[in-house]
Amino acid sequence: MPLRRDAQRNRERIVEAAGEVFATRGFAATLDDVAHHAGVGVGTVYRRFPTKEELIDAVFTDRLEALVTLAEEALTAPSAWAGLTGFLRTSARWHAADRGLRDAALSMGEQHFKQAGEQIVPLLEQLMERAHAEGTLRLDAGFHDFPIIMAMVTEMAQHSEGCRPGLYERYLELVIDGLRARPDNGVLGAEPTDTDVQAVMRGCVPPMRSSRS
Amino acid sequence: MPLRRDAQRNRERIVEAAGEVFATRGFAATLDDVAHHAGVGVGTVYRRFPTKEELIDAVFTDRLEALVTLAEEALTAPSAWAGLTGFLRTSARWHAADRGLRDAALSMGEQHFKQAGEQIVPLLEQLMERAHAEGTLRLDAGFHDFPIIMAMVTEMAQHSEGCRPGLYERYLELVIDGLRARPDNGVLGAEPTDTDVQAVMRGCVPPMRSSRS
DNA sequence: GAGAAGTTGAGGAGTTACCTCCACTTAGTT
DNA sequence: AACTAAGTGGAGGTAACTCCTCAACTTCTC
Repeated sequence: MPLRRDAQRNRERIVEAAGEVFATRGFAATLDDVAHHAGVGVGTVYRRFPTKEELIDAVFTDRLEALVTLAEEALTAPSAWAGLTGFLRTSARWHAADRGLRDAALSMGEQHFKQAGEQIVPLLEQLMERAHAEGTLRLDAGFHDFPIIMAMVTEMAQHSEGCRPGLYERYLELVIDGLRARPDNGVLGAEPTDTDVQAVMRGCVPPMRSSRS
Repeated sequence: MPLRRDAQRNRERIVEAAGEVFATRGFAATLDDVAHHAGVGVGTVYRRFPTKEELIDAVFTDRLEALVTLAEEALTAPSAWAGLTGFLRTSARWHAADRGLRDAALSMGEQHFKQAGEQIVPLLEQLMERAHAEGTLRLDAGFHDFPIIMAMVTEMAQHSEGCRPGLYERYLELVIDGLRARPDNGVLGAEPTDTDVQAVMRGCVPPMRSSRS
């Protein structure tokens, strides 16, 4: 049976409010926060979204797909380097403006966002591989560095957007210049493994207090 | 009146335990934690160190001075670049191994650690200036970027040391390569101001729950 | 207008941290 | 050995958060 009309309207309000609240507080925001911001009672939120995960899914599934689309578009850029750095810049901008999106992206290894994760991985691999072939990306930087670099730069962004929006770009550019292949670069140590990356990503997202059992 | 002998011994135990507990949990560690780890009652800790700040001072004043000494030594390196990067590498290593030291360093703008802060600032300014003069450090990277880069890299270290010690070095090297002066580097935006840096640093340290009034 | 569907928000329950207090123990003195 | 001032321990009070429920109430829909 479909939702009653007023209930449907409330549901939409909740999702919209959740987007805004998560954007500023990330996954650490509480459902009570969302309810207040949406102008509904907490009970309503819990009735519609029994767990925070379900609400997060409703809010971020689309936004993660946009990230996948962005990666697809990056593959059509005039050069692999332009595609790679463009993707870094745009996704960093999105993450800086929406902490919830950042948390969602860092959760792409987890169950609920597995789909987007599995879609984006081969795209990024291609992006890096082409840049290697092109000779613009240093050979000792690999696909696995991607999420960690993003996590690092956008973490900084979380702390600086409040006082000086866009400051993070400075450090992103620094890292991008460090990624360029050059004869006299230092040598990077061992690349992180898949497991390492997962662990680091997980560590960057606020721990979800599990539902009451 | 001097402390009774047993009290003195306990005090030392507490400071030592605090060093270990802060090293793993940072300033977020509680005095209860420290007491347990030291094998004394919480009351003893509160009697000797009424506020967490006092305990932190007792533990980290020396270690921050070591950081100042490190900066002094960096000025005697064979080249400004070697001094600068050496200081970055060593202090990052220290911060990665001791989260409390990281928190202390990021608090150097605050009241209690002002002294170390005021000592280290001119040293770092010199270090950067010489590297600029030497032509090795890109001119659009300045002294104010230093704490932010450190915060960024060591934040990452906090999340990776547990699963893959030393992984952070990879990203530090990336940033260092990005700092090198090169004709074809991108252009960095406006340098952060003193206030920005202070705000970012403050944001990177766990909020101290204020003492009961 | 009947009844199903939906809403509300105060408040119980759990968690974590801070810090005090006082009965008890111990070091040092006479 | 007895005394006393100094020191200790840790249970438990206070407070701040968050999670989530439920019973009285409101609103839709037919």
